[in-house]
Amino acid sequence: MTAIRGARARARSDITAAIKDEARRQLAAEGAAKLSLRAVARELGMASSALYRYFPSRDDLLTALILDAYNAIGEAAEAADPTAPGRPADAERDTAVDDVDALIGRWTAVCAAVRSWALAHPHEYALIYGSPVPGYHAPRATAEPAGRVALALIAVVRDAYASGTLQEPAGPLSDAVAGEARALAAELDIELPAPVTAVLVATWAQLFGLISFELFGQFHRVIEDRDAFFAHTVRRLAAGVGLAPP
Amino acid sequence: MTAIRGARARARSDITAAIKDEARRQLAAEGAAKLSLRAVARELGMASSALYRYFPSRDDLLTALILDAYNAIGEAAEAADPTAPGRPADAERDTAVDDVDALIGRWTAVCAAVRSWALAHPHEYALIYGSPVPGYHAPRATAEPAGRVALALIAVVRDAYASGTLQEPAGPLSDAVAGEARALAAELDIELPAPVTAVLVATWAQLFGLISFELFGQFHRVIEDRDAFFAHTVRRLAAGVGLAPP
DNA sequence: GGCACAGCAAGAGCAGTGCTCTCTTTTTTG
DNA sequence: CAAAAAAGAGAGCACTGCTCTTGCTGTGCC
Repeated sequence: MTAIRGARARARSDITAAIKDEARRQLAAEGAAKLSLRAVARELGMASSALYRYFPSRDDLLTALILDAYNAIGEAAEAADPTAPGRPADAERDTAVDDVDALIGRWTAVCAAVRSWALAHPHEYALIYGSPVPGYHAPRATAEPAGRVALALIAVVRDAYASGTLQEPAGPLSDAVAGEARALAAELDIELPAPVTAVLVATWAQLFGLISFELFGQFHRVIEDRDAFFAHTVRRLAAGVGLAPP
Repeated sequence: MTAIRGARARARSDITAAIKDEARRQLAAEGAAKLSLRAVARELGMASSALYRYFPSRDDLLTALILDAYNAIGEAAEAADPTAPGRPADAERDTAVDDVDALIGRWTAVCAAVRSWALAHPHEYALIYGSPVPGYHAPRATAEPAGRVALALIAVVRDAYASGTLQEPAGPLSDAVAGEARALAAELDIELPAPVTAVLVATWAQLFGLISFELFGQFHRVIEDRDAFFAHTVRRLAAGVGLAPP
């Protein structure tokens, strides 16, 4: 796989990476709409036509950047919670991290990490959580990386539920929503009561609503101390999903 | 003002409106990135250079469309709640609409109207609540139209508070957030306790997070019955701001 | 009423874009 | 070593936003 498959293959992946790096640089500087294949090629000292050997179209380049962005923000979320899925559950876990404070700590850590990544990479964030690029439909391959942040949030709630510290949300739940929640839980292979799943999905969307509003300027002249406001709201969201008493 | 200020002025506003209409049509068909001044001019049967007499640049056309979109979605929100600000408070209001059910009804009506408008005008929605167009900074004039939806939501909560049916949210509130909330309430000239204001701002952002996720495809293969899910979540949001017991 | 002038339309043109085609060079493979 | 595959380079097409110059026309002033 990663063996030296000849200088050509090595050069190809190197150049592919260089193109993406330069594209990301332009993205950060000017935004997705101003990303120009010709400018990337110019900066890399190659003919613009040569670039089409690596990415058949501008949209394909954008797709690659979108995938990378999903993975980057997902990785940031996972790194913020050492007990996230994919890590082996070690023996000390049950005794050490399952009390309410620790669970809330994990929750806020994941949320804060997502926001930090977004603030550090606003244009890449806009690429994946802003308006979809016109005429572009996300290929199937983006589905899994796109779910990583959600899974990191789910992991915290799942652990809380497993340890019995989760306060199930009250309130009515229509049959339609309950069905949706059950189907989703089955597909993701998680064991959570339907009301919790429903609230979790809503909270997931709301978290990004918060971040998007901050990043896209809707909080301009409305909220100044965004750090404090975000921390406060994330804590309320945690209470909403049942990680703490309201 | 609206008098016949000569055929010239009349023609000017007519043509300006025609340009915006055609631009909106292209926006709906292809999205903001593919909006082309030349194509608009072509469709209107005029030279592309002539269009610059009406809008000095493509960004200026977009700004006009953004303003219109803010006003349209704001109007939709206000129309959904006959007691929204700007309408004279009539005598029957206090006796008729201040019980819990009526308040929740007003709340869900406003939220549903906003979502409906968004679903009906996805590209215009993306223009105002999606990624900001690169290199474009919203002029001061957008601030007021942008706030109309928020004001419609505030009106419901304000009335609930005034009639004493509002359940103030519990939970700690940091000094920073309390200060922000008080400053905002003062600027908007509304009388609400700081915790309520803070929750209201967060809920406002969360509502658009929900709509954006639905519209931008994040709920693809996650939530199918979006109507039911939205209704359920909006009800929870209402409870969150204190319009109903949780 | 005639007239200067501001507002308007049109065309040519510039610099830039995504993308395709052909032609040459380089590297891998049989 | 020769054939084949891959990669680079350049020209070219159709398109974009935008500017400049050249005429035309409706409007208010004398």
